[in-house]
Amino acid sequence: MRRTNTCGELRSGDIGKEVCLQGWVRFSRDHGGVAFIDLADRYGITQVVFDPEDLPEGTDADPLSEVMRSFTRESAVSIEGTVRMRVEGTEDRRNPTGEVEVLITGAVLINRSRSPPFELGDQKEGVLPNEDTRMRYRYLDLRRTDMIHAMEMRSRFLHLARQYMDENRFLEIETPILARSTPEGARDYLVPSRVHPGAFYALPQSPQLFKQMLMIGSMDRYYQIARCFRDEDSRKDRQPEFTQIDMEMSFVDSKDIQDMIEGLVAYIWKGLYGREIEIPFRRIGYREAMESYGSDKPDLRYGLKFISLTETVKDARYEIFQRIIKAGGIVAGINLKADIAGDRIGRNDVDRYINQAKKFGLGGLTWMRCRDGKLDSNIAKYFTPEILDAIKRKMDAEEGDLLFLIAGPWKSTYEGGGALRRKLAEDLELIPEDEMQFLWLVDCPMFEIDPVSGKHDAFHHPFVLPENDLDDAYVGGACFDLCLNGNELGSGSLRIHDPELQREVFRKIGMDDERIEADFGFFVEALGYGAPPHGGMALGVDRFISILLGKETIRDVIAFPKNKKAVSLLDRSPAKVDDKKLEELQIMTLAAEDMDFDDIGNVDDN
RNA sequence: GCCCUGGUAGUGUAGUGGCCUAUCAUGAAGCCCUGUCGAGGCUUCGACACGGAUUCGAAUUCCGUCCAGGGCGCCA
Repeated sequence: MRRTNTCGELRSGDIGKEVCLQGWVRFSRDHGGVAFIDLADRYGITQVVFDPEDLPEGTDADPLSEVMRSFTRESAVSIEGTVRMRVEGTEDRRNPTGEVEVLITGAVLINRSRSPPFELGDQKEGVLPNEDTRMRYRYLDLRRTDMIHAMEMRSRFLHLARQYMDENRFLEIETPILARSTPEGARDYLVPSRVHPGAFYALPQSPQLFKQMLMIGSMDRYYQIARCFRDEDSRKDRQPEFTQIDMEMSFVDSKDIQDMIEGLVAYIWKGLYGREIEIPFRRIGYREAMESYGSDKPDLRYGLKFISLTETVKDARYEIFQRIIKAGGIVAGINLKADIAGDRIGRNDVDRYINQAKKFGLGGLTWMRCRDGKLDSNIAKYFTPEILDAIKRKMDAEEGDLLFLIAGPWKSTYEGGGALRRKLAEDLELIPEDEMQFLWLVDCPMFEIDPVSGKHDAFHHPFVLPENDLDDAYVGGACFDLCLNGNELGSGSLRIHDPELQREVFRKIGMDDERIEADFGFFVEALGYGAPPHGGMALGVDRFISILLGKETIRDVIAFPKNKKAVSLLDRSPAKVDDKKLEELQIMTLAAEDMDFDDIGNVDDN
């Protein structure tokens, strides 16, 4: 028997056709005489019917029903039969194949399935098994239409990306997976060399240096669907290995790159949804993003903007604010308007947020409520009526509005405020789930300077082109992040193409010449051979698709993800290797001899 | 490394000190049933993550461990 159709194809136009379907038994319903099988594959579900009173000539009912009885759920089976209309009134309008059914004339059990560990039908949300169970049996989890849809969307997404990049004369070039470990940044996954005992390759955190050297190598436009590896702790949007659309262009400025990426997003959008998306995306400077939204990847789907009150309250006799402002800190407020929030947050809720303030990294949280045209608060007595009035005007506070005030050092306070803002939006259900708000975060600093030690760190990475003299008090970097709904989708920049400037930036972040030479000598040398001005970007594919599909976690758009502890519950990796292999690599581990490697990824039984 | 939440039959759950020989659904096994579609009916099977403590008595309280998820740190 050869498959003639998929389980999602047959329609009323196929009536009378002899077909062979192969797939998995999703549900079966035996009525004692007539019996049904829902046969499923990636493409859909087709109803197969066994009808003892309507068998084609020459078909023997007994062996056929015998075989069908052996069809356990999720077994792989092959059936032959005739397409016919369903009995009038029994059509299933929810299913595209629901008008027809296949009257079975032959059946083969290809491969019997054990009783599956969880239900595979289209369930309502919330009745999925625990994620660890899904992961242990991911191949079954993948049979769910939801996962099939995610994999299809991911495939189409990547295909569209390739098409667009190809149409824009980018070359798809593969860069090494085995490369040199670099000192800065995330922890590397290391791969020992057998040929050179004691030496290691590293799996790339990104193809950064290679793509820059491709530009030096005149490739002009490069892209790659690149797998990247970072040995850092996972989050719902971070996995040890993840996928990026990595690209780089020569002889361009920031806008050229942003235009290209906007074109890519619009192209993919059109391809996936058949709709145009509004470009260009809004641009927000780093400082404004931090001071308005408390985030360098602000979610623009809701308001709750912070407004600076530092100037307004600087003369108030409120000692805490005084001290903070004198120390160079800020005071800012957020207005929860009466209609959306102010009325819904009572005194107890306010106390709850105050108690949570520490968790957000805030020193504290102050509130004021607009009552009878005046601002009232437990600390109102420390403010003159004039200052209270000024706050009211600045915050545009109207009757019933609730103001939350935060104060402290610029960065930690705005970041804490951002966390508070997110929490408020969630609690008050202000986030429109189906909205997509893209934005470019621009005008970032080149360095992050530790306020205590004065130590410079690269804000993005040390290959970003500085926008002014490195000795200036403030140095900007020619970098830009693409954000979507409060998530960073990717980040790009113009790169340094002058070897001496590159050395200076390395020095600025605390590397001495010896170190520069050892770790990046080859790269700085490469810049010295006529490196073109260039820049590029990397877009996080997993994040992008998970947001498009409204998934809580990127694990839902990755076929075989790892869990929070970087363990694959399916193949139980990482795992111990034979002593012989370690010996060959001349590796000894310091891990305790008695460590039970079998415990890794071992969930209860077995 | 730290903080928070959770762990009850294969799966999803109820259960806040005795009403627990632990609820319900689904599943599995068996039987019945000729138009269902997550079919239906009947019967049976099957669980308190592990260790310790408190108590006359613990699924329930406490401590520790393990596992999972969310977050902080980390992720140039």
